[in-house]
Amino acid sequence: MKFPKTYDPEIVEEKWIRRWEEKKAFVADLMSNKSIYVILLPPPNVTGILTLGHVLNTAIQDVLIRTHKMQGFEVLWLPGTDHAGIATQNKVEQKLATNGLTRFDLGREKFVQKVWKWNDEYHERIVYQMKKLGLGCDWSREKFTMDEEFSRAVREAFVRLYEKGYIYTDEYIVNYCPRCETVISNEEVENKEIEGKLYYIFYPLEDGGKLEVATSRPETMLGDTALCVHPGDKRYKQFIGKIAKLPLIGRRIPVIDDERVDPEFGTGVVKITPAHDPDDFAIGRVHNLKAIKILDKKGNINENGGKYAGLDRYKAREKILSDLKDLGYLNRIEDHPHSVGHCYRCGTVIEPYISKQWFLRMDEMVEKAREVVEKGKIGFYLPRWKRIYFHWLDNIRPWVISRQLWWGHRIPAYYCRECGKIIVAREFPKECPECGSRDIHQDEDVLDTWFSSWLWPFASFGWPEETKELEVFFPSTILVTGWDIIFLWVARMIMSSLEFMGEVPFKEVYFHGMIRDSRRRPLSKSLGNSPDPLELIRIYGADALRIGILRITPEGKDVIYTEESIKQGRNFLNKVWNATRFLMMNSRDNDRGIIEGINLRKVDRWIISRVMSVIKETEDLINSFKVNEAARLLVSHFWGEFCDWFLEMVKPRIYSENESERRDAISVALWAFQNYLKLLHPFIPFITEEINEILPGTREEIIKSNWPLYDESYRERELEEEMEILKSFVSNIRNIRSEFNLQPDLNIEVIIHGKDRSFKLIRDQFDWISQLTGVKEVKQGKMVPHSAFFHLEGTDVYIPLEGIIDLKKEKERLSKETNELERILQRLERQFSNENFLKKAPREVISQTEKKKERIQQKLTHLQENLKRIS
RNA sequence: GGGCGAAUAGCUCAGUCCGGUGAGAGCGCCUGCCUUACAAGCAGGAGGCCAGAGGUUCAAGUCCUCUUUCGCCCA
Repeated sequence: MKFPKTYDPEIVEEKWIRRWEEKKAFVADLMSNKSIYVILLPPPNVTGILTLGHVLNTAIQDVLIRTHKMQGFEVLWLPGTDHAGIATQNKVEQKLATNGLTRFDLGREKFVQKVWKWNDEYHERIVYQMKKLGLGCDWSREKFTMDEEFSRAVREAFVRLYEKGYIYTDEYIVNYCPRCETVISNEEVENKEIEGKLYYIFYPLEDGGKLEVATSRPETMLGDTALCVHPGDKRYKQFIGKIAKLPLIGRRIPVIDDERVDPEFGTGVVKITPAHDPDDFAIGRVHNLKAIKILDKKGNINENGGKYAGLDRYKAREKILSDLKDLGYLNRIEDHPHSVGHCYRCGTVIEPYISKQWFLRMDEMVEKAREVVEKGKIGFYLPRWKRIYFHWLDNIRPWVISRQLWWGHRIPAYYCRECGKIIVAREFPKECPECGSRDIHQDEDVLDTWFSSWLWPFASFGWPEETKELEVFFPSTILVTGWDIIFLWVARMIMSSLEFMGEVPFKEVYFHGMIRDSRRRPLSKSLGNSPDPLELIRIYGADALRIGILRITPEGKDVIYTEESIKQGRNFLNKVWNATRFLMMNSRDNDRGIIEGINLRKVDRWIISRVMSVIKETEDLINSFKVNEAARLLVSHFWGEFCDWFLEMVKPRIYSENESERRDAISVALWAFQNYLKLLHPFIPFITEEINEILPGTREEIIKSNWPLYDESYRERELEEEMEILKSFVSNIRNIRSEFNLQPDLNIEVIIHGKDRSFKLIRDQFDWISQLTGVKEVKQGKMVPHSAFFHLEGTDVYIPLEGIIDLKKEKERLSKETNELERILQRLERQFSNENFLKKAPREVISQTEKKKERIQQKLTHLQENLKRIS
């Protein structure tokens, strides 16, 4: 068999993607009597591409899925994609635009057909990308938010909520994206601080005089229908009730008063544009002001804008300002940084806009959604997300659910052309129930994409049908997602599940952080700082990408990404690969990783005890969602203990002529290694499967095997401590070798003065100690002149180096340590001179501290004696 | 304006929930090694008044208060 020095993931990954699929490794059994563990994949945008954010999100879920599968659960990880109304429609429109076409040139039906085609193509691509990551999804159950059964669920939900009176139409100020040409919900608006200006404009009064108004959006003055001051503002009291003349337009508008005006802002006089500002809208309603719309669908000034009609909103602003200036209305301009809403899909500045839309009132749903989290029926991890969730619920406003798009679930509202009756129904009505007319047409708008995504937890299992899937797999066990969609998606799923299923959608939500670049900017295509995961997979392998990302992911906090992390992941894989090479080169076909019936040596018992400890710790960490720590723990144990120490310790035995010695050593090594493979498998599934197959002894795929069994009886804590001392002994000698530049092949001897026990211990383990230190002999004896020295747990150790050792250097080396020890000792003495410490501290702490003091004192004394010897 | 979070080695972060270990890791840096698993590696080393001030406590990187700086969410 070919065994290259570096691991090459490409062929291996292809092979295992196929194998898992052939073996139906992740197809959930509806009839299973095992405990159920279900995760619903947050469905990515069907025409999107996989981002590093998806890698993080799915890698975490895959760890949970694979771990639980190995631990004996019947797992289901349900994958799917989201039709992403605006984003998808935008893409297809962009494509049309390259041929100079718009969707209106094609018409609704043809356009939607085109989107479906586009959709199929990109669906394949995103699924391919997910498969490349090695995700253990049940692809046989894959769902799409535009599937026919989903569509039925959406209509069902809409009708039920309408009948309950939750859904209604209203004319209201909404957030309008002039580029996407649709309204969007509050949650889809991103507020960004911008360097704006505040323009001070004079509004002349009809009977002489003028008022100065401050505004950040002067173009909206075209739609002004009043000026407004605070009723308590003495400066302006006399103007209330007067009529002002709108500059440029000449419209007569009243000066009114309202408590909502902030007298501190600008001049204390504000202009009221009810059609284009939410606050003005509210004031306008109370004072019966006319709302004059001045923008068209594309964000250009409309016919109400007089000579400015047809201008884009920013051009209009410029023109209006220059006209105001020319006519002497513009007094001054101030810098005015303020926050402005942007469309989360395209980044365009949002226009507050009065229009008639479908809304969903959520007040009643909020109460229940709050309660289940308060009572812990749904756990949030980290818990601090609860407060953010509650805060949103407390300030919730009706949800605008209609969208002026063609791609999406069309609103199941129908209008009778005869009598104007509105019919909300599950299916297209044959005739008007009011007048019997057949001249009926459906509402042109579609529903917000999130109005289908929020049904994901149960619509995916066939709701409103009462399916077996629903019975078995709902509610799911845990939801893993980024905190950016806590309102858009998580909160709404909770509401919908409580509303339609009467139950929570999942028992736990794990919020992970967002990935950012080294300058803390979010990864985005427009910044060009978003690496392509497929490219990273090609260079480093999927396993490297996964563990690289997982290892740097703190729980719930943002992740700083650099390619270095992936490189480190790759390096780790290479380490695993080379450990395999080593074991393969030194094992025979009939060697097995079995430790029963073997004459276990101390180092064997040590690694077995350590592996047990790692099993336990890994389980605990994964169960508490500390997937990142679990990854770090496994890497550091595998590399730092198994490879760096254990394999080095057993090399003398593995190379031994004595067959039983060799076989015992390799058996323990194989046993430990196989356990590490299983523990690592959820993090790096491909390489672990491949190695598992290569190792001697055929066995089933790791994913079908059982999770390592923690056995407390193998834990030997005292022995672990003893081994730490021996490791420290080795390190001390290596340090001296390095400090005095001893040639690697220079054999040395050590003289030990101290407890018999230490001497015996070292003698007993001398085969590997000698191998690791180059010490050829260890003797008991007294102080030796011209030697390097160290002190370890009550034992003096001398390394005679006459003619080699530089005494000055040795003095420095020892002084450095004595200084450090003196510092610690001083601190301890201070502690003991405080009588309250002895009085109040727990006995355990006191005795521990006493022991520590003795230990340090003893070591210091011995070091000082040796310093004297040199001087 | 309301809220959330962060500040520890040159960089990225653990450790803080639940106070008591001689403050850790990776990268970077320095030294020595192509030692027959691995230079994507091995061995050794340097580097930190734990943001500042006050408080609680026998004891504070860890708990409390304030300040400063930075990041984010909501209005």
